[in-house]
Amino acid sequence: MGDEDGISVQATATTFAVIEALRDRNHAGVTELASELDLSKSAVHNHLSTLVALGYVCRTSGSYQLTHEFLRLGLATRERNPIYDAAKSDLRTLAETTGEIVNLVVPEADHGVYLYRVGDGAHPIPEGGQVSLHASAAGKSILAFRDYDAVDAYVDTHGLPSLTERTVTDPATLRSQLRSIRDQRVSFDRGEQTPDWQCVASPIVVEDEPVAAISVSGPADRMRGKRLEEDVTGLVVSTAKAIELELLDSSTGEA
Amino acid sequence: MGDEDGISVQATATTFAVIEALRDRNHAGVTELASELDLSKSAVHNHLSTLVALGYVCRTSGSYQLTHEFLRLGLATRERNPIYDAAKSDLRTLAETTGEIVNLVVPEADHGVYLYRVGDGAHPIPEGGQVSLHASAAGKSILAFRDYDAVDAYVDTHGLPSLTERTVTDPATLRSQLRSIRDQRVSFDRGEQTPDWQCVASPIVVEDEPVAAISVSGPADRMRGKRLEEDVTGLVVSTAKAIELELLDSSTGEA
DNA sequence: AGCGGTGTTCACTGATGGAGAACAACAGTT
DNA sequence: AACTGTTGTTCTCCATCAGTGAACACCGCT
Repeated sequence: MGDEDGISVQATATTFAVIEALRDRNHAGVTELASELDLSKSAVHNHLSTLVALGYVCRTSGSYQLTHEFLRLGLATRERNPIYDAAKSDLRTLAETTGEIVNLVVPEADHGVYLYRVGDGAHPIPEGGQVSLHASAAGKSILAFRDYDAVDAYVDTHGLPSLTERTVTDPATLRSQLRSIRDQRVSFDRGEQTPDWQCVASPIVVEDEPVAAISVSGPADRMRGKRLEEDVTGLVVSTAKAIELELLDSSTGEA
Repeated sequence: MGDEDGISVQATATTFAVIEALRDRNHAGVTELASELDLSKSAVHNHLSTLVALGYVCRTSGSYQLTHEFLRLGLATRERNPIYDAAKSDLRTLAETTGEIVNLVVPEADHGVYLYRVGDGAHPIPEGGQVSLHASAAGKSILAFRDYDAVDAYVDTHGLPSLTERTVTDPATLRSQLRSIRDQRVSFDRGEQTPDWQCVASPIVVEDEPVAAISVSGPADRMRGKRLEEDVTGLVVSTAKAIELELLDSSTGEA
């Protein structure tokens, strides 16, 4: 039962608190974690030794760290989605041609996830990380292909929190952007999520459902003017279309 | 405290049983999991709703599945290891030149883990999966650079279980193989782990510690004779050496 | 050796996770 | 449109168990 936040198994919540703390600091000791998480040393010790027994944590040189069992879990969540296999090679060539970072974003419970990334250089959000649907090129191109009501519901529950001064915070403006994105199959992000970071994205739609979006992104000074608006844009849209077809082929061809 | 298997937090064990069941069947319902795991529906429900609240599971179309938070955790465990960045690009070119599957294997608590893989086609063990040190080319090349005592300890605790009829099960034979691997910096696997599957591997050693191994692997009919013994072998060894140097540069250069 | 700092163990107990049955919400069938 | 078999959800109650806090063991230091 517990409080009305849905967490009925407290122990599990603590376990994941430990896991996340371990992820954030790569490796840590019992006392360190105990003081960070406001738990007794023995509690932390119990959770850690359980995780060790299960194979999700291991001790190396006197310090605990997450094992690669999480890599196995994580890659499994990626590979169960057919879009991954369909998009992989196209994204690589897109990254080579543009020389920029290329992302594959999929929707998941009212946010987007960076499922796969190609290309060198830093990115404001790590691969596997989440992105809000209203404040990113990829997110908006997914939102654009959802029902009118679904967008309403999204705005109602989440609002349009501004992440930078350029984030779209007005519902009407968002609506009009979404309409044009739906027409053009392209969406842009000029610093709406991260200052000085720009994106071009195009959705992948199967049976009227937006199943993913691909995006090319880079620092503002490299993704400027004609290069952003035309050169890259064309490539992104055509690549998205190509992936869409590949996805259709693989689903019908193998049935 | 519970039995003497080290699991002191039962709830955490059940949670991960649920998680692993979800991974294995991609998505599932409450009753299905309950009967599979021999738990009451309410117990499973509690764990699932907790995981949902924590963001590690989500409901889609009436069925529960793992979210990509696990991808974030998993990729984090990969990226904390400097070998990953150092090896990535060299492995890609190696995969292109050979046309075969290329693996990066790192040691972790008495087994190896496929940390990264490049190349198309099926592989007996998934990326992120584990491999025993005595029955794989990569594993043996890691074992070869461990202390004499460490190898003893390994054999004592694990024995040399045979996975195929060609697995090395005799400690003396293993010793002699390890010696020559240490000299040549190459190890071979001709169906020792999976029937009709062959491998060439070379270790990456830093300060006398084997931190990883790279391997090229493929079905026996493609990795035969001179191609295996000479062409590929040379490339694997030189690539490993290159990665080793790159690793040294990055650690000294950035300090 | 002694000392600060670890990680580990121990017994106790109040909170809590789990069984089981009753309830609700569906989907498919006739 | 009612029915039926199934699934997910809620509920209550009790035994279990996770967590506290202190004592213990184990380092690496100087």
